[in-house]
Amino acid sequence: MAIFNDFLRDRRRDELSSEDLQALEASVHAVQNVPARHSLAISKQPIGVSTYLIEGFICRYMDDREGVRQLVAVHVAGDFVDLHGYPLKRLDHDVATLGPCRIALVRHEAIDQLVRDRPNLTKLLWFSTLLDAAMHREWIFRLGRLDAVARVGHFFCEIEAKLRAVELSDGRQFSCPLTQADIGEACGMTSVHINRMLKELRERGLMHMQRGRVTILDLPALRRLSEFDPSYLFIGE
Amino acid sequence: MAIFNDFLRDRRRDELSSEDLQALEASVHAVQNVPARHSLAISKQPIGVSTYLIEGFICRYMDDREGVRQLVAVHVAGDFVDLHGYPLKRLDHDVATLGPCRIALVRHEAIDQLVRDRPNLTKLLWFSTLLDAAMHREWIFRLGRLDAVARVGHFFCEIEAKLRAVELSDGRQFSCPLTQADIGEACGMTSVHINRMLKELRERGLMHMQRGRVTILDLPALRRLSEFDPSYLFIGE
DNA sequence: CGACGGATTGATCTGCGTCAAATCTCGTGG
DNA sequence: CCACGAGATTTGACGCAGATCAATCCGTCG
Repeated sequence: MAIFNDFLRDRRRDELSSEDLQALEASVHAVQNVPARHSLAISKQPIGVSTYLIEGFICRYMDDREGVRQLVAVHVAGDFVDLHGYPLKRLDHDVATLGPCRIALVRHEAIDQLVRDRPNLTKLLWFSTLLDAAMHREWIFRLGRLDAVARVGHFFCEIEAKLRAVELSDGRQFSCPLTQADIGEACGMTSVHINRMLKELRERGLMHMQRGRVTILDLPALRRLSEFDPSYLFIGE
Repeated sequence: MAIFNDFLRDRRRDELSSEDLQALEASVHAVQNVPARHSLAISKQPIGVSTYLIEGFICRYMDDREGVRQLVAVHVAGDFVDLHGYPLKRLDHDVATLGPCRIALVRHEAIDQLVRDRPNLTKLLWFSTLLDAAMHREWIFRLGRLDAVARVGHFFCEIEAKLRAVELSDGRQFSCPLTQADIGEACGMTSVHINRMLKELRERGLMHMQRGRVTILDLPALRRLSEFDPSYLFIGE
């Protein structure tokens, strides 16, 4: 089947034995295509399946009182989007597609089986949920300590690094279906100000974005500006 | 020994069998007292032990380029502070005490044993690391979507709810060794502005804080102001 | 008593939000 | 093939929340 080709790719994938991988593949109970801007899971409902993202972009978010979104995560191919829903039993946030996606669904009873039989795989699944937590921490840092330009730069540095790990970025170009409003929801800013910051990054010769395509012109400089250190992504370990 | 008396208290503690609890207690290899403002773990170093907090307050934080701290978590009694270091093998942030603490240390080899033998306990340990991730998400929301008063209010609502779960708050009063500068580092604000917002909360009759003692005067109103919904803490489930 | 870290308050500055309008892009149907 | 409309992007003018700078006050401890 080869659904999990990108899972933990360029991270600890070598620790995944072929038996573990087979067991993981066998636990998939459905594969689906989902259109863009489509809700996948709603906060507080008990859930019994988790979603693995084969292709596309998915976000997780929370709404404030007025219904304004705050994204808390953006996922790309190879991410087990809401595996944390397995130990938690329900989610504390909503999940939705950004662009069109291809996803695999895994029932929690199947994961129970894996946890019972495969301590090594269990540790890797656990690891993958903690990668998300590490990204959350970096988002806290981004929102708490960086100014507007650096926030936007940092956001794209993260996306680029994640995409590169699954060979969807060559370090210069990648496609990314987010609107400026989406980026604003991720960075805690208005879309108007995102627009100005993108202009600034463009004029400084660091990066530009048009029609769902991002071009990074000077990655080292962009990372420096954004205080971006990719070690929290555990890539290449 | 009864070291883990507060672990997952008022959460899923009933799912912890007495054998699991015994195995957990047996895996502790040292108990220590640590003074206030003391560093416990440093970013990027490989680690082989995790820290369980028996008593006191601990924070996790990251520094920006100029060395200004951003807290990413505050821990209280009953928290397994850096259990996530077990699957990750190293930390992406620093850990330090806020006030004086009593901690228990658990070697990762001991946890390996637990993961191999005790799937149910493993799932609960996993769960506890994901509680931290849920709190991270709430911090992202706080920084991204709330204004200054609500940020401070939300922060204290969280601390209060966590302390109440281990009976260190009665819903009205609790002690909390954080300075206004610490709170600023948690909320992404300056200590000056924290001071003004505490004044505002005091004048509105919602809460006040003096010499390490917090008094909540109107919890429902404070929660309303701060858009605080404790369900992400999974208390009482 | 003096010193020092933390709390408090005032004055001023600025980064980003808000509001509003213009332009661009692309899908849809006549 | 063009007209239309919805959504996304871009730009300008203006206001304000929170930062910054700086001075004073307070409580604790040697």
